[in-house]
Amino acid sequence: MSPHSGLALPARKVEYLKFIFESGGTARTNDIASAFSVDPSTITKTFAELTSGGYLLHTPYRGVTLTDAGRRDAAFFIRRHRILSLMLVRNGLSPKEACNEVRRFESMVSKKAVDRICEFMGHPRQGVCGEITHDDEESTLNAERMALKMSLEH
Amino acid sequence: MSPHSGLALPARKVEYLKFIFESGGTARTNDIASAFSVDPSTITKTFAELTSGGYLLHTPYRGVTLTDAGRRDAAFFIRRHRILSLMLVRNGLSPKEACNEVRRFESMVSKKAVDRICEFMGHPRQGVCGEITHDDEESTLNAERMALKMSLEH
DNA sequence: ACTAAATTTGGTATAACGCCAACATTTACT
DNA sequence: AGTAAATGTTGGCGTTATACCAAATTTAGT
Repeated sequence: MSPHSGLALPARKVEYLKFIFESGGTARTNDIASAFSVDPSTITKTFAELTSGGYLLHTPYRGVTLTDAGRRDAAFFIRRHRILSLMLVRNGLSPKEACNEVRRFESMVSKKAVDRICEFMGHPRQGVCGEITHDDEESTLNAERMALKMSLEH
Repeated sequence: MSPHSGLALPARKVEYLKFIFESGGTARTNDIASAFSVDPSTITKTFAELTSGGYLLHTPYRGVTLTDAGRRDAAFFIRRHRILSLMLVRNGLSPKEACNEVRRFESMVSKKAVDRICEFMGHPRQGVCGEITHDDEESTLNAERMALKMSLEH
């Protein structure tokens, strides 16, 4: 499994990273534990693993922040989710069905496949559960999210 | 997870059942062990699990046979594989890529989704890695396969 | 009957999850 | 500041899904 195949992380870690990304790049243990209804201790342990994998920085008792690599990968995970959901919608599923279906298997779909599907669909911008971001835009959009979160936390 | 969601079995067991189905409904430990390059003891254990799950009948030291339920499910697994592969081919992937991609995630795709996609694609007959069988035909075709295998083993 | 091949058993291992109880830290309130 | 509540962490344990190895068993061929 090459490091950029898109298959480096198991399903649950992908979900957590997407969530952190969408929360502006930072999160605390309880944010995730309650969002996913799992025990906080599970999240602490997952933070440790994602930190040693280079996806997160963990400051004990304070929370995590995505690293650059983590942000890049999370952006891909979100894009992958949206491309695949859109593909299913274009193949007969309702948006909600598509989203749920994709959540179960997305972690097993390679970047190469996603890129091909994306190209084939004409690099759509509007997905079924949010905008689809294409490479260059990711950093920009995320920077905005970060700035917003910073200002909210002052 | 309802019993007919199509998600009752983990990936590897799905692969094994598909293989047994395509071998005519019966197989011996070594057939599977060598086809998948795993230790025979792993297969023996999996046979036990699939037997207690009602998918197989296992006669120790002699091999397994699909039960009716096992045959029905295996037929669905194969149909699912082909429908999904075809969808990916129709969305930009090569047949080989599609097959390999689908093998990784097919076990997570529900029957309901497959049925919708199948309908949306117009109940295609020709898949990218074999014919796509639709409900009524399954028993017929499989009966033929069984008969063939019987005659070969005389 | 004897041996070789196939199969099974029993033990062990890994990854990916998750829970609980006990302990530690931080925060918020009086 | 002092303490209680909220939050987070540790250590232990459990499950499912896979797989391997070595030893024992069964079957098959001569």
